Amino acid sequence: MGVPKSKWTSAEEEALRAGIAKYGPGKWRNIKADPQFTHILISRSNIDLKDKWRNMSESRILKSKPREDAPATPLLLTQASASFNPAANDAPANAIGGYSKHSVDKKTASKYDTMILEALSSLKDPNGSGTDAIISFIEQKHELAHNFRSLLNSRLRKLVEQGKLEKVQNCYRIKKDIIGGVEVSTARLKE
Amino acid sequence: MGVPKSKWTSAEEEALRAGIAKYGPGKWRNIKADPQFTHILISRSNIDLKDKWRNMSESRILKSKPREDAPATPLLLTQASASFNPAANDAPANAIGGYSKHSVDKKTASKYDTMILEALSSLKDPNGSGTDAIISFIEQKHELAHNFRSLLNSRLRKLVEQGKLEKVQNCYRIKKDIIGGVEVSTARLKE
DNA sequence: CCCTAGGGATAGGGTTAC
DNA sequence: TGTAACCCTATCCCTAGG
Repeated sequence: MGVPKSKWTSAEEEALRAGIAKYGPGKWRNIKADPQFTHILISRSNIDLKDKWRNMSESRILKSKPREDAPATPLLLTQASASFNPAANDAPANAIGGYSKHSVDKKTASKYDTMILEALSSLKDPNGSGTDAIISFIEQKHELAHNFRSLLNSRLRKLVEQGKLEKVQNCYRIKKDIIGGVEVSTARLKE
Repeated sequence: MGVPKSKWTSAEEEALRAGIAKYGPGKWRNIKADPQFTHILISRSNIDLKDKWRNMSESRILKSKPREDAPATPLLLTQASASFNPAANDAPANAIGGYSKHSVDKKTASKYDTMILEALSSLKDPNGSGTDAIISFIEQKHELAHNFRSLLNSRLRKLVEQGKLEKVQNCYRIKKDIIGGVEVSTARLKE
């Protein structure tokens, strides 16, 4: 259409990287509003920032095949992860400071999370469900990878970290919200 | 940020729709608390329910495309907006369908009949709706007399006699015309 | 404090243009 | 054809008002 695509300048990319170093990825609005970057990124929307970061990330990943010369990854982030670590979440195998949703394949992770939540919701065991029960439930509806069990454990651990699940003994259940400032007992019900 | 978006499953959507059919839109807490739906919707907050319903009902219709292509009307919508239509509060769908209610011997009776048909049309429960659901729906728009329940039952009986409604178990639904000489089954759908 | 309505931001799937 | 740039919308977040 009439809108010529405007390519990102290296200054803009730099500002974006710096912004992410400062606020973390996903804080597009903050990055854009920061007086340090707002002038440079003035013509970019927060969505543009998000899209650009996605492209930058994906490109990096896809091209990492022949590239073995090491940590070519986000150079600028190295120092950032020190001051910013909003949840050095995912990807333990992820060499990069903390962000970079790749490496564990975010899509897959998200899909697993959904299946897990669905399983626990359906099983609705007040004491939580063990991995075997969860697997039994999920495999009724989905083809599972051979290494599903370890992937499952990885996701379960993550969900507990995120506060979405809680682990009681070897069972997992959906975390209830905290009520009245007092956390609900995590003791197992007797029944 | 560690929140992996979890897409709504069709089971959840169905539960939400059923809940809205039962309590009306806006009664998110009631829907979530209902033993019939709570398990399915356990991982959704009342706000999630609200947001989801917002998408399901108004998603596309409000979108105006700056495109100068043919208006091309919202074809995708047809089925989505089918259920309840929350916007029907102001400009009600009282002109629903074409069921004529010619016999207007009594003003009040007629008024109730209209409200009942409107409720059933909106609730659209294939199994029909029970008196509680009908009351829940109607009282969102109208002040009800204290003895409304008995008046309602009286009118429902009358409408069944007139062949306008049919009763299946304890639920009422609008009687479909017979098509192709074969009457629609009156058995309850499984659910 | 919990609830709902509504505005708004983000995440990802899709699409377009080059 | 590949991919950077851009679009669409489901989902999620924040806040005001009850």
